[in-house]
Amino acid sequence: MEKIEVIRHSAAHILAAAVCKVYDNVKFDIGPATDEGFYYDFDLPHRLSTDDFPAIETEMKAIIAANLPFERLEVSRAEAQNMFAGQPYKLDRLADIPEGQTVSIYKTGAYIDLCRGPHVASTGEIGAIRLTAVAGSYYRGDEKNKMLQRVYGIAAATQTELDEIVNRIEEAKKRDHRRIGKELELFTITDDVGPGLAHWLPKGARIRVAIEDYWRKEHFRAGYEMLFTPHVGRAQLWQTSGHLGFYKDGMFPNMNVTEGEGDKSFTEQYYVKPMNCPFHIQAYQARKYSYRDLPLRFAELGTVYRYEKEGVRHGLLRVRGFTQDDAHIFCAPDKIEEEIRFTVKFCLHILHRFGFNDITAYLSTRPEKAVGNPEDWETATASLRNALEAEGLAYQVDEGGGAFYGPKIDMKIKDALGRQWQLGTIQFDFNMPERFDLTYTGEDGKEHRPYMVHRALLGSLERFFGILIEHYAGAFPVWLAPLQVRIMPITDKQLGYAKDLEAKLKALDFRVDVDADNEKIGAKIRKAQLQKIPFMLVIGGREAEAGAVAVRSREEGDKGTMPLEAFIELLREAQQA
RNA sequence: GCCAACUUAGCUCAGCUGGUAGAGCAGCGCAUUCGUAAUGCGCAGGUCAUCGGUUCGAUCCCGAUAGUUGGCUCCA
Repeated sequence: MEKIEVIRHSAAHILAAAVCKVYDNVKFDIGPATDEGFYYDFDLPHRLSTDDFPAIETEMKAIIAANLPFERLEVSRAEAQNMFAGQPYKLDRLADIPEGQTVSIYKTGAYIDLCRGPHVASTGEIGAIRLTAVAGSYYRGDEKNKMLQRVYGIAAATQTELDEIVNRIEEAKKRDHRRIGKELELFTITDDVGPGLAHWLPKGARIRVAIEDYWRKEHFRAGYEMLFTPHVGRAQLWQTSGHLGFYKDGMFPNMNVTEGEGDKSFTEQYYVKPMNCPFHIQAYQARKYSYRDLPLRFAELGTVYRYEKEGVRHGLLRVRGFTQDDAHIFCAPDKIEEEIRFTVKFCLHILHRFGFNDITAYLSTRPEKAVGNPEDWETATASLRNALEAEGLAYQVDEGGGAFYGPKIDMKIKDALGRQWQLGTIQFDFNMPERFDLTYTGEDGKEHRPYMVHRALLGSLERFFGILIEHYAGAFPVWLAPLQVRIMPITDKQLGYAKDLEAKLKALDFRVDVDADNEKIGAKIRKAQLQKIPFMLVIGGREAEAGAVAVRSREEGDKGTMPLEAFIELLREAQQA
C-alpha cells in the first residue's frame, strides 16, 4: 500500500475519533481511503452538516498535534466483541472475519477501531487534513439498509501537498462541463421543459454538427447505411422486444391514443423509444436478405428517452433524452470474427479523431442466466476476444458480467485529467433475432438466423459532448470549434475590409465572425480568448492597406502578419490536427 | 428512491437579529477611434423557485412541492 493511502486511512480513524469526542452516541462503521482522500461512515442522532466541520477539524488537529501512536493489537473474537459492545456495525463487520483469522484492532489514544491496517506509526505523520463534504450512504451500499452519514475529507503528508490537492480539485471544477457549457453558451437544461432534457444552443449545435458530419462520412466510408426511424411505437412492439417485460420502469409512461368512434373505438398505447433496436429490426424485415447481402450495417443517430430515476441526473452525463450513435450489424455466423475485428478497428479510428488515445476494453462474458445456445455464446465471445488481441488493445475480462442476451466489449477512454469514461460498446444480442424471428437465406437455400450486434462508438452524443467539454476544457480543436476565426478591426475604419475577409473565409466553409463592437483591441482579444476561439485576426490600418492579416492564436499568442492565403493554409492545417 | 445542502437580475454573487432588494459582468444609449487579455459616463433590468402557513408586516421564520449540487443506490 502506498504511503499516501496509509495516511488517508489513518486520517479516517482520526476523523472517527474526533466525531466520537465531539458528539454523543456515535456508532461508527468503516472509513477507507479513496482516490483523493478518505471518508468515514457514522450513525449518530445529530445531523451532521458542513457547519460542524470546524469543530471536528479542530479536534482532529489536536489529535494530530498530540502525535499519538497507532497501536496494533491482536485480540480474540470474544475480546473484540467485548470491546465493540454497543457498536452494532462493528460487531456486524467482525462477524465477516472468517473463523481462525486474526482479529486486529488499532488504538489511538482512547479510540479503538476494528481494522486490518496498516497505519502510520503516530498521528503526527498526517501533515494536513481538511473535511470536504457530508453525504448519505446506505450501510453496506444496500438501499434496503439504514442510511448512514458519510463525512468526506482529504489528507496529505504536508500542508503544501494538501494545497496541491485542493488546487487540483478546483481545476477539475473549472473544467466542469456544466460550468463551461454555461460560460460558452453550449447547452441549456431548463426546469420548464423538464429535468434531464438538454437543449443544444447555437455554439453547441455547431460542434454537434461537426461531430455528426464526421461520424456520417466515416460510416458511409466503412460500409454502413443510415436509417431514420420513428420516435414512438405501439405497445405490441415493446411487448415483442421484451422491453415492456424487463425495462418498463426505465421507459417514459405510455401515451393512450383513442382511434375510431363510439362502439368501434379502441385505445392504442404508444411508448416513446428507449432503444433503437426494434426499429432497426423493422428495417431489416422490410425485405428478404441473402447471405450475399451480409454483413448488413444499419446506423442511426437515434434519439431515445429513458426515464432515469431522480437523483441520478448529472448535467449532460446522465440525461433522460439522448441521441445514441447507434448501429446494428446483421451478420452470418461464419463471418462474425472478421466483422467484429472490423468494428473494433473502426471504433478506435473514430475515438482517436477526438483525441482519445488511451483506451482500455472490458470484455464481459456469459452470466448465469442467459438466452441463446452456448455454442453461439462461445463463438461470439471468442470473436470479441480475438478482435481485441488482434488490435493489441489492453483489456480486462469481467467473467459473467455480460447481459443476459449476449457478451460485449465496453470501451473506456482516459481524458486529459486521467479520468476514465465508458464510451462505446459492442454487444451481441441473441434475444432480439429470436423474438422477431430474423432470418436470411443461406447458400443452401435454407433460412438461417443472423447474429445481431448492437454497437455504439461515442455512446450518446450528449454524454460524449459533456466528456469532450471537460477533456478540452472548452478549448475545442479547430475542426470542432464552434467559431474558428474571429476578425477584430482595430477601428471602424477597417470594418469594410474585415467584412470582406469574413465573406471570403465563409465562402471556404470556415466558421468565422467579425467583432464590430466599439471596444479597444485589448478588450476584443480578452473576449475572444475567454470564448476560446482558436484564431483571431487583428485588422488595423497596416493590414487593410497591405491586404494582409495579423494572426493571433489562442494558445501561442501573436503569430505575426501574413497574407490571407498563408493564413488559410495555416487554418487548413490546423483543421486536420 | 434515500441522506444533506442550496434556489435573490441573463451570469457570478451581497443582503446584520423579519420593515417589499444591491454590486460586478453581460445588455442598451452616448462619448471615445484606440495595435495583442477589461476606455469612460449614463440607462434599463427582480412575483427574492412555486404554493401554503405564522405575523400588523415575510427574500428572511415554519411546511409542502419542484429543481440544482454533493454522495448512496441504479444505469437495459
